[in-house]
Amino acid sequence: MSPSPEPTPARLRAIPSRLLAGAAVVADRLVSERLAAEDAHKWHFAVLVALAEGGAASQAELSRRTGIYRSDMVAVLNELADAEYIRREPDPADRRRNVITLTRAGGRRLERLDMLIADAQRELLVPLTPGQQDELTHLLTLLTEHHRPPHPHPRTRDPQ
Amino acid sequence: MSPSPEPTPARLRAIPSRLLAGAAVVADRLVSERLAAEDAHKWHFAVLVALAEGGAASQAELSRRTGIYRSDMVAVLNELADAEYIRREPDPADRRRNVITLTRAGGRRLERLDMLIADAQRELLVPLTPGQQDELTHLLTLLTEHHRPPHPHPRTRDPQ
DNA sequence: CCCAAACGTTCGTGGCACTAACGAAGGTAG
DNA sequence: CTACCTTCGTTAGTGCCACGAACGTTTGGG
Repeated sequence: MSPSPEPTPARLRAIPSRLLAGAAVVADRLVSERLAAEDAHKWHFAVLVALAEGGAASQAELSRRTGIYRSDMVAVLNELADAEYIRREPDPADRRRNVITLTRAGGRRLERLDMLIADAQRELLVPLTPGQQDELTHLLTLLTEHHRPPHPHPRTRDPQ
Repeated sequence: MSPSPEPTPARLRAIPSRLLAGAAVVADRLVSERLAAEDAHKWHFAVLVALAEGGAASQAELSRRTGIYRSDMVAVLNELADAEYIRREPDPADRRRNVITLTRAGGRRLERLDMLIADAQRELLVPLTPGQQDELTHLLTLLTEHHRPPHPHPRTRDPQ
């Protein structure tokens, strides 16, 4: 006999960092599942958006825009280039760099992935009212903006 | 001159799943840093809470309460037992199981870790007003509760 | 008595954030 | 021009973590 299944203690459930971790896992799974169905990964989407939004750029630039490490960026761009969603050409103005350009096919790919992502967000947020959804993104934005920089110290602290 | 540093595109920043992932990383780092200073990990805390809240239990029970896989639970309990924060004894009533009991030292350890965790939550939530903090945990709870089980066979018994 | 399930345990895998190091190229100061 | 420091793309490797496979032991039900 189970005397009482006694699921997760309330005290654990109430901890924000644990809630965030749990929600992040759920969200990531929803997104990844959908993208996997089209043989895509979230990094691909991030790079395509960064290109569409900010225009052609070097790999290091894209790394900064997306938060993807430049070591990992290589593989992502390889895959995107293999599918011809981007072009990767040496920069004539600075031969250390590659210029990454979004192709027309890449633009269409982005549209498609965008729909999948949006769909995943919708399913993720389904238990919330539209107002709550906005509130959540607002609060999360406040959080992440505040705790931004691993290294580049913001001006929040004056040096005595 | 930098033509325009052009940081993360607004379109990426606005995606809830990305916000959640980012916030979760920040939160996890805040917690882990503090616990590492006392040679602890978040799992240790989770197990200690589960014991304090739900009483002595088998390893599988603890696994369910905390969400830690039972394969990983072994190592966690080894460490907790080595430090004598718990006792691990065979269950005379069911010799497949171990009974895990919180020791007095374990209770004190929990108190200590609890303060560290609470401190981390405070720092995490510092950009939010108390009202916003409650709202955030509320919204996150709604989210995780709704998407709760990968599928831990609830008693919605399926036919065949 | 048999069989299926639960338990504790060991080992292994895949994904992901992150670091280290290196050759090539550019910027700059003397 | 030379010397030095930095940036860039790239390869390889590390450490952590969620998760699965398999096994021997034990239990309970038909």
